[in-house]
Amino acid sequence: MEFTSLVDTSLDLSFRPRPVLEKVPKQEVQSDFTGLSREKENMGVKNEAGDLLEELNRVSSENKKLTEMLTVVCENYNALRNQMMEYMSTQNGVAEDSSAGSRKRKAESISNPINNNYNNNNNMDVVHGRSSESCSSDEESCCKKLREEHIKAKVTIVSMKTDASDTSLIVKDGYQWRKYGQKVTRDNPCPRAYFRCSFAPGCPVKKKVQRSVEDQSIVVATYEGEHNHPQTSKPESGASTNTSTASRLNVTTIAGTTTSVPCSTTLNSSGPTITLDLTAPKTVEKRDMKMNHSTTSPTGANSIRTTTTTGGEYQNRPEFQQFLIEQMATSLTKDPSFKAALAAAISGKILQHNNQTGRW
DNA sequence: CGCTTTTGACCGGCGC
DNA sequence: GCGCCGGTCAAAAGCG
Repeated sequence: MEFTSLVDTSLDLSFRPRPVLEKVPKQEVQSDFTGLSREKENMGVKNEAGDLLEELNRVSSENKKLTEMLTVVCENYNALRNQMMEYMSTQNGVAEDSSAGSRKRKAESISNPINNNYNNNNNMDVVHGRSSESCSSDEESCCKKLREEHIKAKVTIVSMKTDASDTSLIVKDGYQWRKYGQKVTRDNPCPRAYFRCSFAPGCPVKKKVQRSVEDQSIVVATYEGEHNHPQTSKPESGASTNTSTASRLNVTTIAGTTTSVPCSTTLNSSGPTITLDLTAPKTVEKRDMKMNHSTTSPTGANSIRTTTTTGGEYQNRPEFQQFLIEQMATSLTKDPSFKAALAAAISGKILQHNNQTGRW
């Protein structure tokens, strides 16, 4: 979700009540309408309600406009991002191949057709896995740097709440993964599982899954890289049969009731981090996204399933952008400071309106 | 039989 | 240089 770095989610939106606010005594702003209502005791209740409604409508329409603007900004960013990715892939395609890991073993030269071709074409030393003649040390480090930056920019971290009793590290995200390792790390007694995308042979995406050290019912999955293939339509073993859309937010229904548990999706792109609070069920249930209300994970453990990738395809989907916008709106409206600012803005506008009309 | 998972060994990076 | 640690390999076992 790199585009969030370009989206200013601060409250300094185009709605600018500041000149008005400066005229408003501070205690009125902080009083959250109570002081305001006291001042208006002598006013007719109908006028007050009508004005408030009018103002509310105006703010709503403004909010709608801002939402549309945000959508446009997101779309523009995604278009630019895709262009940049295309450009980078054409520029670094050879470099990426030639800088494949230094620990290439027998299996990789067999299983990875890309590297295999490269080996054939360039007489690469299979034991060392590196074409020492084809790239000078400067170029090599440069290639490596570019590759690392490229990968680094596509790191996605997803955390989700699961049943604490569920010891598996299975994260259902619609892709096909092959586990290739498990390790107990120093800072976390829970083992970390390493997965590789097994849908396409050359897909470079890797996934690390580990339970949170603070709350072991939370599973943290770290995705690295970008899928070079569409999401697999093949259902995962025992999983739901319609798992194929990457942009889906799955809410698993267990025993006929939609469960909603605290769950945050933290998408990190080595820069700004946005945390999507998926706690509020209505923000999920009423969404016009492909959802799966009738499926239960094989273990029955994952009460909410969050699917995300760093692929441009996913980010480009309008439903995802709509989802993101709504999540932003939800997060904003949940924020007390945002509420205070909104209240101040509305009261300021009311004051301004009343000053202009001379009514109070 | 083929695919996936498990698991001990191995490798490279990094800090000291 | 050495040891620690995270990441990966690959043989063996498991599974459908």
